[in-house]
Amino acid sequence: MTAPRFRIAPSPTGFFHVGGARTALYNWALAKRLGGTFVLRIEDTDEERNRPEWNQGIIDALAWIGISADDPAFEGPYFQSHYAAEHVAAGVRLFDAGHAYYCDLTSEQVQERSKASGKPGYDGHSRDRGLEPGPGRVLRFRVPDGSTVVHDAVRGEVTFDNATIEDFVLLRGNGSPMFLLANVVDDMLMRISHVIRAEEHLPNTPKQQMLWEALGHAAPEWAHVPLLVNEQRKKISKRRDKVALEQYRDEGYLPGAMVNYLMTLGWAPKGDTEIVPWATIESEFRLEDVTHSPAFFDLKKLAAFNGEYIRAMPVEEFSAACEPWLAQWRDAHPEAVWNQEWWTTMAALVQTRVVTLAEAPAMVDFLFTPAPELDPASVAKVTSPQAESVLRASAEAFASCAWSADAIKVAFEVVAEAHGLKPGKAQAPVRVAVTGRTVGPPLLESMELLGRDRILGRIDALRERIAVT
RNA sequence: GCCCCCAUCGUCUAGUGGCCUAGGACACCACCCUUUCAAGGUGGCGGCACGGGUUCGAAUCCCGUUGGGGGUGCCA
Repeated sequence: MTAPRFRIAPSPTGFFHVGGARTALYNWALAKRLGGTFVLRIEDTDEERNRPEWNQGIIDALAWIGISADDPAFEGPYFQSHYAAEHVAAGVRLFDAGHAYYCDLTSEQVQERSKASGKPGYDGHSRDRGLEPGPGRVLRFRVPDGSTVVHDAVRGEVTFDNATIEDFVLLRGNGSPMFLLANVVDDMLMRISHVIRAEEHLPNTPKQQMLWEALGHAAPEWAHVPLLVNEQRKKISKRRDKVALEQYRDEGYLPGAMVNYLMTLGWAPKGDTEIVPWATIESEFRLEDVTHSPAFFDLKKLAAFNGEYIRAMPVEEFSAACEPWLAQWRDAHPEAVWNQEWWTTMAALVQTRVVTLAEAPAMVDFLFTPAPELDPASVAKVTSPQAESVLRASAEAFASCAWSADAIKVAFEVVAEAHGLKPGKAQAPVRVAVTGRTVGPPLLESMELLGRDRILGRIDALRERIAVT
């Protein structure tokens, strides 16, 4: 048996769809494990959506999820537009062999005839009219009688009655090839042995299989994997859903988490945990084990996976991984004074509290800005005589205590006891004064870093704010 | 309308005729831990769409119903 050849055939749209990413991953896992080839073919023949600059975006998106163009198993990219002559030639061959015929009806006329007869689709009007090629004439495939059985690796046998399939168009009136033809001819040219794609293509499959056979080849192995859907159970689309892989990347999702999560949609690794390394996925993934029903693309679960992956990182790695987002924050806050050591100290505390890397700056911003941005709701929570009293007592205690997290803790305990509060409660007003919010990373460590003077200044500032309110 | 696919906790799934009193994960709830919030630990809630068969025995096989979804272009 020759090595299998897989492929993905995205069109350049300016972003890479997460559903396409999952399909790519399925193909990639199999190509790698079976010693096969993963072919990238960019279907750039739709003139309305075709920008050369989008091509690099596809390569980059694939690289991000671990499908590297430098890997020996990777082949391409090929561009569908480069094979237009072959597509047309195949159409002509089909015509010469009697598998296709020309028709001079416009699409409007086809519609009218359909409406008049009450039957959907094209009625085969020109099947036996013996028309020669000419301007405005489309080439249609002569769908044979009988039925077409598609052998699908995930769904088993699917039978289509050919009577329900109209004589579809191969070449447009202007002579250009249609998707169905181009797609099949390309797959033949590239010797694709396995076509793994989304379920939406299943209805196309009998047509493509007939094309393969009419062109004198055995059809490839088909596999139609379930769709990714939103909470309304509709397939996720650019219009209503967040589908761009690049967007998740920019929001600080880790590629490992995204890949792992995507692979659990429609499939599951053996055992009781879904969090598994790619090596496990690569060795265990089987098309036969893919689920048949659509899967909800759940952002909550993706976030949970991402949190797991973030926490699994060595802290140095986490710290470094945050850098792009920290740099972005610095650019947006020229007034801030960055202190790399402080960040390094805080990184471990931040790591267990973020779900995406993009959330990191907001966890530590108060350390670097001259004054914390006071969150109104948080300020409201600590606007009370008791809070004011706690702030005053704290300021007094901090003015004289030793300056370390431990000493600050003791000082807090004294203040808390004097007010009949639990230490955590007593911290709240000070936390708002120091960080601007009621929640955040552990306070004592932050206070130690900021130093006595800044802390006292911030407490004063909040006291004034509360008094004015 | 026609064609096709699908149906296990709210969600993602395990399960391929007896091991199922249906397992895990996310979410949710409670408790523990605790300097807020997290993280972590423990426990809980919660499901085989429905109706017929087949079988000694069905979540697993068959048929139907219902309910979802996809496809029906001179788009890809």
